[in-house]
Amino acid sequence: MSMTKRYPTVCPIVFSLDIFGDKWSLLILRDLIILNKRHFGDFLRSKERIASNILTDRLERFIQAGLVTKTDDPKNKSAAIYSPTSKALELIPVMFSIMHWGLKYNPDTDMSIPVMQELKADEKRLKERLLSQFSDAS
Amino acid sequence: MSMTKRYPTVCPIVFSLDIFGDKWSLLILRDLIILNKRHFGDFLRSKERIASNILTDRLERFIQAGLVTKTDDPKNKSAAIYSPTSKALELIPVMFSIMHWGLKYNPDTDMSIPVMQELKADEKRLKERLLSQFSDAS
DNA sequence: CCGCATCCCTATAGATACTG
DNA sequence: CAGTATCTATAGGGATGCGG
Repeated sequence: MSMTKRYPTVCPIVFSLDIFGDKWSLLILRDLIILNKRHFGDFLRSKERIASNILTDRLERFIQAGLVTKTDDPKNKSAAIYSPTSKALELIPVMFSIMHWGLKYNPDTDMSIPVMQELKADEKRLKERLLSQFSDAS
Repeated sequence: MSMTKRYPTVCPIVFSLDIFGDKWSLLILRDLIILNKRHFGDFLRSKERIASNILTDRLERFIQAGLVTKTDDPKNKSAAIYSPTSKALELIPVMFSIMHWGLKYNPDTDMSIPVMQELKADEKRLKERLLSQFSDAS
């Protein structure tokens, strides 16, 4: 999508899509929140093979939008840690609803992925598990 | 976004975003499902001012993906009616979750819009009302 | 006039190669 | 590891066309 914003808008859908309504944003949020990735290289190596300049752009946009914080990795001098904020975690229902729809209509969905099993079995429990990963974060 | 598909994918999010993960698709679905629009010109005249070539493209993609059907308007010889299928209606939870998030963070949301009131007051009732609009459709 | 599609052109999303 | 630089494909804005 063109990443140009349509602000200000009275429509909450337009507002939301201007932040994450493109081909890559929700996949980065998936990696951040569901797959618990934290480093630039982790996102780069996702199956979908996001380009590094796009990744840089989206992470910066997320920081500006208050969805992500960037901190130094204490374990690695030259490494940054990208973490989701509560504003990003509140997109879990969006991701879950999209996953439910995709699960239903994508014949290639890999149901052997543990998260898929959890989503079908007990969505609320999965949500709690995901959120608990961040309760100890700053 | 680039509208090139990443099929086949084992991820339900990737699958879904390849269908509606761009700047315009969910807005057209909003118009179809929530605002009950049916004609090409109605979509064109939405506040967001979608270009006619983009609209043509997305409607065709939706038809191919089984989200929309195109029929003749009995009341107007040279007019088509675009209607959502059940596969599209099952995206109501996706739209609602996005609206909830947008409502929370968009200071410019127009809460005087009746649908916004309904969403906050009783989401299930709103969903039932929307679905009832289509129960008499083919 | 209206409804829907197509054309043209430019801005930019994004793939690939390269760098501190 | 975490970006930049370069280049190309294309998304999409605006005008045009065409039948009713």
